[in-house]
Formats: sequence, structure tokens, C-alpha cells
Amino acid sequence: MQDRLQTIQELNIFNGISARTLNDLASFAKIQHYKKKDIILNDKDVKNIFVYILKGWVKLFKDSANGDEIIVDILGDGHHCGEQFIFTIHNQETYQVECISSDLEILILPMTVLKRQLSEDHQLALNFLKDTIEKQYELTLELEHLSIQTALQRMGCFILRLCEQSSENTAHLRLPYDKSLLATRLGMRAETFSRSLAKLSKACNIGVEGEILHINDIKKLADYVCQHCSQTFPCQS
Amino acid sequence: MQDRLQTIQELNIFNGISARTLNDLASFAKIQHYKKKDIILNDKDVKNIFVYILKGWVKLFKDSANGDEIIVDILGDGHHCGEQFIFTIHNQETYQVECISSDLEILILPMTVLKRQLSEDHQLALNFLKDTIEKQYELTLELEHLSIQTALQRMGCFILRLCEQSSENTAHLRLPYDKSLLATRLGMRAETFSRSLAKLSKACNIGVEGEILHINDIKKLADYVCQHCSQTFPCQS
DNA sequence: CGTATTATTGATTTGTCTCAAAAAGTGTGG
DNA sequence: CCACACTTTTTGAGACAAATCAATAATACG
Repeated sequence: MQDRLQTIQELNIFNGISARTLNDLASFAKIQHYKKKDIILNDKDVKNIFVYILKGWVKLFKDSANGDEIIVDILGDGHHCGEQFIFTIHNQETYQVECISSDLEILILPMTVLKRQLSEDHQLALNFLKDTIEKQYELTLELEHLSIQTALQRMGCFILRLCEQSSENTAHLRLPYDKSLLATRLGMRAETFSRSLAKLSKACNIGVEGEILHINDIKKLADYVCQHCSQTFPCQS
Repeated sequence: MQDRLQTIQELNIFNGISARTLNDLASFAKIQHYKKKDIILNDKDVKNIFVYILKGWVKLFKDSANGDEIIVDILGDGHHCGEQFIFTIHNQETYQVECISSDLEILILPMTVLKRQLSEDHQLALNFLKDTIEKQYELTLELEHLSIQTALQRMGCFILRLCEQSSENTAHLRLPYDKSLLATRLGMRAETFSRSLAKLSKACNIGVEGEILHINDIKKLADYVCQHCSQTFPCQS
């Protein structure tokens, strides 16, 4: 309980929330661990549980009319899902939540508790509003990228954003999850992803060793990628 | 003043809001009219004004690094913009707002007033939260469509959603705004739009007279369009 | 170590964009 | 009301990006 309270009060979304509310939330919250390929929530449970990612990655997915799997979203540290079900929205589609990293740590909260606290705690509602608006902004940017950038540029843009913490002109990083999933995430086939990465690494001096990338000239990459975007590096999603 | 109050209290987003808050909002609100091509807000003003569309259409746009115009969003009746600027968000991009219909009617509200009321009125915050979550859902669906549907399907899907109020298997409707803009909105070139409409009208028995469409067999259209989607008609955005 | 999974490469097809030009539609002033 | 200019839409031909299908290579895993 004490550790859960400790965890909760450090989360962005609960910033500035009263001890009273935090205590109530913490008393119903649980911290859970999963491994790759675990289904965390099926399409029914997802409506009743709020999930906050403490560490690792999950994918939200559903099935299309013709049987293919559709990736709704991929969430990492500090992101959450379930807020879609706080209110009853006409024709709301559900999804399943699956762990895609080897060591996932999440915090879960019954939707009933979250709903109650949201209706009672004004600051909590404002925090959720801010968070949702930020999410909306990210989605808008993604939509923009998908409609005006090529596969190559989207990929470069993604890599570039992974570089942002770097203060130098070089960066060494690990792709956050499987290449095939990342491909889908970026709106392309795995084959296209593979070819694009090869092309990009050649054009922008990037060393590729499996899932490890050595970006030797961030500026060069930025030049290559950012022309068609409304933003210029560093742009931060 | 009385008519503004009347207008405001009927809007979805102000549903269930106390008379006190409504009065304050109404006293600062203005109703304005515009005609096609008027710039309603430039990229600076947009941060300080909340806009609610009462009747007509607007486009939100910005310029890309290489000079092209990027359509951020297109909003119609009951939609609004400016909520992105309620909170200070890192690296937030702005945009301009332009009227794209011949008889636009909007309600505008200084951001300062909206911010103040949001921080004071819990129900208002909840209403905005619900609205933003709905918007997030729509964006997610759009993203899905853009990455898995062809131009032809996106177009059919769009037309299908325009048909939804129809209780019969036929519908007669007018495209809500210019074809070239609609094309951009659907993530394709005007030329592709034109060709797709021709192909779709042939395949699904749709009569085209300029911007007027006669959908003679909605089911046929739905069959043609919905296979790759996670939703099935009627799906409602 | 062998099997299953994931990633890469190759050849081909499909979808969409690009550029150019023609056609249709809109608006203006004489 | 017509002639003219301007805008928007349509059509055509060609180039290009990405998907698809198929096969091989690399990697992870029990």
C-alpha cells in the first residue's frame, strides 16, 4: 500500500492531487508485471480497468472485418489506456491489450474508482483533460506524418525522436520493440521497413546492428527527414 | 446577451452547466459570421480564442517547412478549436483558422474566460474531458483508416458516414466542402479523388452531379468499403 | 542443436503522385 | 446576358513508392 501510494504520487497524471484522493486511488490500485505476449486485458475487461504503464511497452489491438490485426496504439512509459471508457460514448470500439516487452510493469486501477474520483476531484479532472489534449496533439501530428511523409521519412522521424535526449550530434539507441511491430506502427509493411532502414542507414550514416542503431550524424538525419514536416527538429512528440 | 445565453446553453459542450457559469461565459462570448476564404484567426490569435462552430465549416492549417499548406483539421457544426491551448504544452504548434463555407456562424470566447471557468467549474472540466476523449477516438479511427484503407475505401467510408441519417437504402447528399479540400482531408491528391469518385460511382451505383451525390444502394457501398475496417457500417465517427 | 520466429532480399504488381493539358464551373464588368 | 478571366475539376501518360508474394537469411528459444 505504502509503495503503491509512493508510486502513484510520482506519476505525471496525478501531479498536484490531494493526499486524500491519492490515498483512495492507492488503496484500489495494483502493480502488476507481465512478460512478452501476455494478454493483459481482453476486449471486455478493457472497459473496466485503467492501465498506466510504469515501465515497458504494450500494444492495443483489435481485429478487422477481414481478420487482420489492427494496431490501435502502442504505449510506453508514462502512457495509459482505459480513459476512453470513462464516459459512455456512442458506438465505442474496444480493443485488447498485450505486453510486447520482456519486463512490463503496470499500475492498474478499477474504472469505477477512477470514475468516482474524477467526479469528485476537480484537479484530477483537469489533469486528465491536459493529458488527453496532449494525446490529441500527438495523434494529430501522427496523422499529418502519415499523410504527407514517405515511409522513409516517417522512419527517420521516429528515429530522430528517439535521439532527442542526446546533447551531441551522435546517438546510440535500441529500437523500443520488434521491427515488424514498429513497421505497422509507422504505417508500413515489415518489408518496406527493412528496405527503408537499409536505405536510411546508407544515406545518413547510421550503423545498424540488429535492434541497435548508431546514429553518427543527427543533423544529417534531420536534414534528410524534416523538409516535409510542419515541425523542425528538435520537434518532440 | 440573452440570445447568446440561449445559444450557449443549447450546446453539447455546455450541457448540464450551472446558470452561473453559463452567464459568465455568455457575457464574454460573441457570435460572428464569416464568408468563404476569410481568415478567422491567424497563428497568434488562435492561442487566445476558443471557437465553437455553430453552422458551417472551417479549416485549420499551417505551413510545412517546404512551403506547402498542411491541413491540421476540418471542423463542422458542433466542433470547436482552441482547447489545445487551455494548457501550456511543450512545443505546441499553432495554426490558422479559415472559413471554407459560404455562411459560417461561430461562437467565440476569450481563452482567459474559458480557462478561468474550467478551473472553477468541475462539470465544465468533465464536459471538456468527455469531448476531448471523443475527439481522440475519432482521430484514432482516422489514423486507422489512413494506414489500412486505400484512397477508394477512405472515400467510400466518408460518403457512407454522410449517409448515416438515412433510414432507407438510398441517400441524396451534397459534399460538405470543396472536392480538392476533401481530397486533402482524406489524405489524397485532387486527381486521385476525382478518379476514385468516378470508379466508386460506377462500382456502387452512385450518381454524381457536381457536388451532389445520389447513393442508390447504400448496402452495396458498405459491402464495397467496410471489409478492411475494424468497424462495420453503420459505424458513425 | 534443431525448430520456430523474425528479418531481409528479390521480382512483380498495384496504388498513388506528378506533371501537363483540357474541360467544366464561377464570377465580374461591360 | 454575354465575353472574359479565373478557379476548380477531370483526364491522360508516365514515374515512383509501397504492397504483395515468394524465398532465403538471421536470430531467438527450448
